[in-house]
Amino acid sequence: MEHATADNSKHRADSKAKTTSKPPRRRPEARPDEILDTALDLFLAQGFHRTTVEQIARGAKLSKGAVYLYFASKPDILLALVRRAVGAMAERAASHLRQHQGDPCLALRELFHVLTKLAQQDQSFAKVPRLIIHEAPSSPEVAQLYRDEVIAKVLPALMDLLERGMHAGHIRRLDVDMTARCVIGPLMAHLLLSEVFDLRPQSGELELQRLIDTQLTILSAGLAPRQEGDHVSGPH
Amino acid sequence: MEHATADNSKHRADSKAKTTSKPPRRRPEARPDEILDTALDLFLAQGFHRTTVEQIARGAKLSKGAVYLYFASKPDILLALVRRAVGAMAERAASHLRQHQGDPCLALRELFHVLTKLAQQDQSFAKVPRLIIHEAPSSPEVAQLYRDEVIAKVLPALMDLLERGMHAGHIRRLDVDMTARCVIGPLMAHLLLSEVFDLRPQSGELELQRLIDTQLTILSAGLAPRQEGDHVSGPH
Amino acid sequence: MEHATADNSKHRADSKAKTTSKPPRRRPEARPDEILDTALDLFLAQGFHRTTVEQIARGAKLSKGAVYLYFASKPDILLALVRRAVGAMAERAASHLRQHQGDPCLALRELFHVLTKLAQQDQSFAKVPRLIIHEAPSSPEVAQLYRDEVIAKVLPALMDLLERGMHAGHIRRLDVDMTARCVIGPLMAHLLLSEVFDLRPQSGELELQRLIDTQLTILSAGLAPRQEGDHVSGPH
Amino acid sequence: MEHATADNSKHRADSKAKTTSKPPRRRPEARPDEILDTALDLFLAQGFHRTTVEQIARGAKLSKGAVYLYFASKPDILLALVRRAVGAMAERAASHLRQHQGDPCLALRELFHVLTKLAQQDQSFAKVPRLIIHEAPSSPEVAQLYRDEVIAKVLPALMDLLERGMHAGHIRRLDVDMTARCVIGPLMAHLLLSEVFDLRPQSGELELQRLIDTQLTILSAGLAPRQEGDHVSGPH
DNA sequence: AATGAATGAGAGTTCATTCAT
DNA sequence: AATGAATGAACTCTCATTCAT
Repeated sequence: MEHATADNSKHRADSKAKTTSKPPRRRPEARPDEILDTALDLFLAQGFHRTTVEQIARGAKLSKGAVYLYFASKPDILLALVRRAVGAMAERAASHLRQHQGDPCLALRELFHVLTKLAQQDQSFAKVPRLIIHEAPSSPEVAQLYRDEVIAKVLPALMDLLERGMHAGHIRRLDVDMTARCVIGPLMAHLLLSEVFDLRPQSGELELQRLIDTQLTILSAGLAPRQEGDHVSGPH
Repeated sequence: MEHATADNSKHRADSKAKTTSKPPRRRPEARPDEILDTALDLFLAQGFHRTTVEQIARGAKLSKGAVYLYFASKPDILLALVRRAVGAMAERAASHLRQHQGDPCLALRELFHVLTKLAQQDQSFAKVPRLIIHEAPSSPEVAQLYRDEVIAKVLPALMDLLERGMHAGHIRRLDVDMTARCVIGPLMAHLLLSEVFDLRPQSGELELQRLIDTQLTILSAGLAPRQEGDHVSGPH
Repeated sequence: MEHATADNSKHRADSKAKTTSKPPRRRPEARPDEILDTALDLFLAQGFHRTTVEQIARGAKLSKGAVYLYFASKPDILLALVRRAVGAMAERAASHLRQHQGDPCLALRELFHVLTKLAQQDQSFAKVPRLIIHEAPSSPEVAQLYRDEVIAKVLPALMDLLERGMHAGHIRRLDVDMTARCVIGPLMAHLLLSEVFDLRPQSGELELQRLIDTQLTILSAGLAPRQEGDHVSGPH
Repeated sequence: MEHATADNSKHRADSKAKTTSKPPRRRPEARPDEILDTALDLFLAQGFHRTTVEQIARGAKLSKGAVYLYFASKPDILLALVRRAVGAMAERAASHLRQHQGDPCLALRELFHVLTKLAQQDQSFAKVPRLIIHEAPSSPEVAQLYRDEVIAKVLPALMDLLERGMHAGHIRRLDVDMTARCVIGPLMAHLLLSEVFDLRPQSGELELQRLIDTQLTILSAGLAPRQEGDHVSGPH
């Protein structure tokens, strides 16, 4: 069955000009990325365990064995995937947060804006975190990698931003750690849940923007320094 | 039941199709619950795919074959598990939200309080949602079930609460849908992420309480009706 | 081997009466031995590495998966094979040597006689040692097993016999350890080499007898206490 | 293209058949020997099947593909190895035996002495036979080669030596064939078994010498012409 | 002469599921 | 109601071999 298909694929040079006998030899340097791209899509669509190396190979137009020329094992592909997607992005977000001066809410607004843009440009931007949360429970290495590359970089940067904001009086003094989680929590939840549970597909791309706007509105008021009119109780 | 059958009949073969045509095999008695208890523990500890039917049978002190007397397939066990764990809880939360009169923030405070209590009593309370989020991508049935049993019940109730709060002037008027997500987002994110990524284990049980307190504080101010001093821009 | 043959002679369905709908359900207790018998033949014919589990399963009239109900891995089959064949035999040989009184050459004659008889009765008697020597170099566990079960039992018993013979003046005093090896060396070499290298197949069964006779003749004189006429030099 | 396909369909049985019909590929020069040296080391250390062509190529500082410029297949390498190692040695031993005049025991002493020297000089001297005995069962070609190159040369020479010794009255008349095996059996057994089963590693290099001395002592007396005092029975 | 990317045919092993008892 | 022997279809991974360059 398979090699019958393979046989047919021999003739796929038909539309190609016969001037050169070369079948379209793709550059081998591109191979790892092609494998990773395919794997990402498959992992997201079916989950890591349900995806076979054979499928990945087919998607990357390679033989099963060839995949193992580039990655030592199937888990290794997952790891490489996370590593590729996560590092630069976390670095960028963290440095953005660190460099900001002034009201943290403005920094957050800008950050969310940038992230939205990136998400529209690069499909995998939104995919990889979802993959991570799905697979991390059964793959300690993925969890560790994400911990080291993202959480350890972004969370402290965000907490530092908030701390500076509190110190300068831009926002009210609260538990910094927990505040950080309240700030990004809705976005994380949206990222992780919206597609899996198919939450309100009708609004499409706009949805993320609306969520960000609402969250920023709440935060602006919610984090603003107490005013004399406030009579809302804190934790009792 | 009917739509469950419809769902299952999709699943990869017809493992479920028989269930209805099966002779009355004493489905739901003491034995099934023992199987589900064992399965829950194993799924949580190792994930669905890494858990074998053999292990479940051993844990329930049954033979492998006997498990198939009570459940048509392995995915079916997962489904029953989710169904059992999720329904009552969602129902309770939704009715709590619906019955509340007055400031929604107080309702949320009470709801969060109740949930925290439950989480302390029942370990699996916090774990089942994580199991769901982990398995949903590879199991449309689980996603559907969660959608039907939880999201379809709790989210509208929460939105209704907020809508009533806005109408009564307790909270400011915002996009109701997105506000609901901002309200529960941090809790969802915490639930899903904290254990997997081992976020700050040092603070232990208190952590959840601190998160809730911080979130409520932010929401109280963030959702409060605009006062004359406010000059923070909404979405531009 | 023998009872395997008996099993195989079971007319699978052909001559069986159709009176019972039961296919001939073989007793599962016999399964491990059937697998081992088949594996022994295959390992000897093709070597351990060239033999597939599939082949073993086919030979034992089982599915590939069923083999793993009885043995944890392919190497485990090899090990069980050696274990099954080797223990009792070594015990018997050793106790025979230990119980003997008087001239060691007579004990050897009897031992060789018994071994020859056994070899004629049980085909696998001669096969297993060959399997061991073939596979031990790539399987430390097999080597270890053989060391523990055979060498550690038989060699000391043989050395003890010789030592007693020297002490009583039946045989001349020589390096006991090396003498033991000279005594059994030709037999070992024959066992290991004759079939592989197809040495003189024409003489068949008689060959082993002739070798034993010649070796005993040489040993009788070679080990006899020095006589006055001897002028042969020892090691210089 | 066509004949490649044809080749593959056969494989496993005719890898050798091609070797002779191949275009003159510059078989035996410097490179082949480097490959064989590396292969020998690896085969001895890991066995034939556990050694990959990749490893051989790396060891010979060549690409995997280049190995196939010099050898038609992996089994072909083993064959060439045996051929190279075995021929000259057997020739030397045989001619030594043939040229000897007088008491065969003296010839054997000298032969054993020479072999011991060689074994000390060249580590692989003792190892190649072990490789052969290990691989011969799964490789008829290796067995055949060893039969042709060693057994067919050395055994007749040894038998001839013994025959001449019997004729001249130096040793007693016995079954020549079996006597030859009794003479070299202990040495063969030692060669094949001692390292695999790790027999008495404490005595180290001396061990071989002690075995030879003991064996020669036994043979000198055991093969000596009958004296009047002898009353030991031959085969009954 | 030499490379190394690529192949493809299995290998051992696992496991959900079935079925005679 | 319950068993457990048996199956068979996958799965991951390996490696001898080929071929365009």
